[in-house]
Amino acid sequence: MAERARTYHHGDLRAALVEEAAAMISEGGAASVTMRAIGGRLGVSRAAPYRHFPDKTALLVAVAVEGFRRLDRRLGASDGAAPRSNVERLRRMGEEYVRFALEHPAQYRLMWGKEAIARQDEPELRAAAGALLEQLVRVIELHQKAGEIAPGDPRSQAYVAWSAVHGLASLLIEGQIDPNVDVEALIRETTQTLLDGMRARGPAGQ
Amino acid sequence: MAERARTYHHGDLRAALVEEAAAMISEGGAASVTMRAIGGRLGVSRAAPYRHFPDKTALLVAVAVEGFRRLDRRLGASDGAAPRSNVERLRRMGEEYVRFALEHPAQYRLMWGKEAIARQDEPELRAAAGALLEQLVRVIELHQKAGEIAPGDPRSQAYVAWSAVHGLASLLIEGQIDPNVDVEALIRETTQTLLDGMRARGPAGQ
DNA sequence: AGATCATGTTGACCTTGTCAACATACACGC
DNA sequence: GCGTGTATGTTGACAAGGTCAACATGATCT
Repeated sequence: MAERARTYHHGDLRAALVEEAAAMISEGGAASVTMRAIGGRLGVSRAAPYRHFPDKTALLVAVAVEGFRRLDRRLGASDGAAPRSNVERLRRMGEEYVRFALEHPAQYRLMWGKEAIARQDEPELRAAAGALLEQLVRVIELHQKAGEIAPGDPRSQAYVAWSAVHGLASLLIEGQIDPNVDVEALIRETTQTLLDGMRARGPAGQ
Repeated sequence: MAERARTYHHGDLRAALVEEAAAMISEGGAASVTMRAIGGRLGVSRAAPYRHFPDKTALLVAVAVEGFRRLDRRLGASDGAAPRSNVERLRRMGEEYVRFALEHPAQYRLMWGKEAIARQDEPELRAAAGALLEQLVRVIELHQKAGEIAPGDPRSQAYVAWSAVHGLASLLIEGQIDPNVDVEALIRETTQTLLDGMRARGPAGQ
């Protein structure tokens, strides 16, 4: 009440829109975000958002970008919290990644769905995802130096690792996994298998 | 011309709808499928599909189910074509899985997107995906018996494997991977890492 | 104070999913 | 062969939603 509606021009509608859209996505999925509904919740008209975003897609992209940034920060924090020079950094990152997706399923889905976001290439979105990848590459390089995973192009290894965790997150979010399965155990098994595989040096072993 | 529009009642609109919807999805994504457009392409009215599907979502679900079945058959075929009792069955399945996704990106996306399909649980969809999982479980059991991968619950191992290939397919389809990367090499690296990891027995190695 | 720009609002239009009322062809018993 | 019912299609209408144009208003700067 102190924050918003102070100035008649709402102060910072753009930020409020992104925040509110994210909340609505969490509550009712991306489909529940309509210009009229979000306007109503923020006390503005249906067309007001068009002063800040060229169209609805752009607003959703902004939410997705925000999601990537949050995830990026979270992984960075989890890495910082890890015991120094611990071999477990990659494992922690992977586990945190999946947990983030489970905690924010609708937003995570939005971050990926070309369906909801369509359109060519949103450069901002690409960049936000790229930052995530860079962080992963850096951690992999650290592990390589420590001899904990096999040498090789860290970027393609990063893609492999990303595939594993994104795939698991996706399966979980989309309800493709038997509800009786112990999710935490599955997360651990996945990261463990991944790390074992990355440690190995081809079919002959290290 | 001989097939359709023979009987005035179109003969088999339902099948034609699924087929045409799949084609439209391939061409322009799921968003390009509108009742009016698909009706137009099939020479029927916009409301005709409602005699065969309760709503648009149901039609899309049918397309997704068809996609799962095609993928299922394809993996089965690739497995049958593999040299008997070859250790490479799982690898082949994984590679074929990703290739399928790359060949039919829009349909593969539809098979997963809760976004486009929303709704609770489409049992048919669940079943089709379940069949895929079963096939994977069976192959994993074979490998276990051959001692090529570590013992353990084959189902959770199947989830791990599925995560890896689905994740890679997803990254590729959504354009998240640098276009300069050699895709085939990345596919091989992913399956290789996965197999190495599944062969290993925990951090201590086999 | 007055001009100007940014930000909102309202009215209107178009697309799209969907339903209800109506139409028609095919099947089946006589 | 011929009515009758059911399955299948068609048309008209409506509501929801994205978006634009015209208009309104508050902020900003001189």
